[in-house]
Amino acid sequence: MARSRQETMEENRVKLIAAGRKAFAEKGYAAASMDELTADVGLTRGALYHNFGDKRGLLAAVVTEIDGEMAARAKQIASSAGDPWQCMLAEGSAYIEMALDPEVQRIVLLDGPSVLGDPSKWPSQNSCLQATKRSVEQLLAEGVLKPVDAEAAARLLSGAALNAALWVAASDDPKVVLPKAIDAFKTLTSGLLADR
Amino acid sequence: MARSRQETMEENRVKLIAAGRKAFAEKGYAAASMDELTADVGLTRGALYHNFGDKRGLLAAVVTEIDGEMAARAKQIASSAGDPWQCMLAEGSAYIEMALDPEVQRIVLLDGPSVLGDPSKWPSQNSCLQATKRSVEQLLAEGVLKPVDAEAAARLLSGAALNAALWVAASDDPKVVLPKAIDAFKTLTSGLLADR
DNA sequence: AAGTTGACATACGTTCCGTATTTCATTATC
DNA sequence: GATAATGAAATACGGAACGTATGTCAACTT
Repeated sequence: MARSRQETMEENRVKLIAAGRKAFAEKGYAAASMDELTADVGLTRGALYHNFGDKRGLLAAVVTEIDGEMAARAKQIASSAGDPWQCMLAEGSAYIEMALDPEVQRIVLLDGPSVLGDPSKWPSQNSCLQATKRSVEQLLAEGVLKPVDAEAAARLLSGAALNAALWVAASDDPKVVLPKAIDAFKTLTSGLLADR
Repeated sequence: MARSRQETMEENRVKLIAAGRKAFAEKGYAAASMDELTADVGLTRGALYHNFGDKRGLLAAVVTEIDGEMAARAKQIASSAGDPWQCMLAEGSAYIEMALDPEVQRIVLLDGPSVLGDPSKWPSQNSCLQATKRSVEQLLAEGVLKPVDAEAAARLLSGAALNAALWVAASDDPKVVLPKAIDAFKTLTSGLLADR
């Protein structure tokens, strides 16, 4: 059947990243065994170290993938709102809800920063952060917001949202706590609105 | 000289925690060797595992200590401001500045959540979080804030502040970025203020 | 003063990561 | 179309670290 070399390599990369998502999410980065992980997809550590350099490299690839998916989802949600301001609030709420996913929490919010350092230094450039930064910049240009540094504001909003999600997920009754978090987030965010 | 048993044990605990702060801050949790760490203070792993159970136990003790120091410092700073509202802003700014300390960042903000889970579940109960929660409750009682869930608000503020600090520290020029972060934080926080 | 406790040391087994070497299919060359 | 070269992945190896299980000796008890 003559599978080309590039094809199989790409397939292996995909398989390893998928296995990484599963193992890192279920066991956490430190406890995830690269021997098990690679064996699960019919490979050995040789393939892993050839493709990703080391264990961190695989985590970086996994984080980049998840981060991209989150940003895409947020963009989609935001695009369905008319008012640019409502649009931003929806984006923030979306991040809180997405961060309730155990996979996102364990990999992106907990282990990611610990292993890869602060998100602003990630190779993926953290798509989520850049997306909210662009939203802020647009609102600034329209004069909807008080004059603030766009990057600082984006970072604060992102931190607040993702951190709130961790709190919600760790709470005894997420279903009842989530609305409180979203409500408080919207209230807090209104501080950026220019006085009318 | 008859050193009592409790005395030496307490001394050893103190020595191990101090060594833990140093090693965890300098090398990160994962790379910190318990053999080296204990040898540095003239002990062996036996003492460590007897006193703290495992490596995580030592980290928990270290985090509790640092968290306590941060909360105490914040309380002191906040007490020197007159207006309760200014008091809270000062508290938030203080957290941002304290989180610039590499020790705080590496141990409490990066490795802490990864190894011990979300701060709201920490044994120390996260003194910092509780402190800001109390501040919020007080302001709520005085009618200074819009009606919001105190815990949610505290969590959002804490997340925003500490996350901002990570961003500032990772930036190329912290000295010029820090004021932006604090300014944006104050602007954002004003969203909680009741309409006058 | 003898027995007991328990804090700590020591020895050991297991696991896991990263590298160095090897293999062999695929691609390129003649 | 046969042979040489490339490189993706396998395998073998070394080293380090964690946690446990056992031993030991000083400090406390009665």
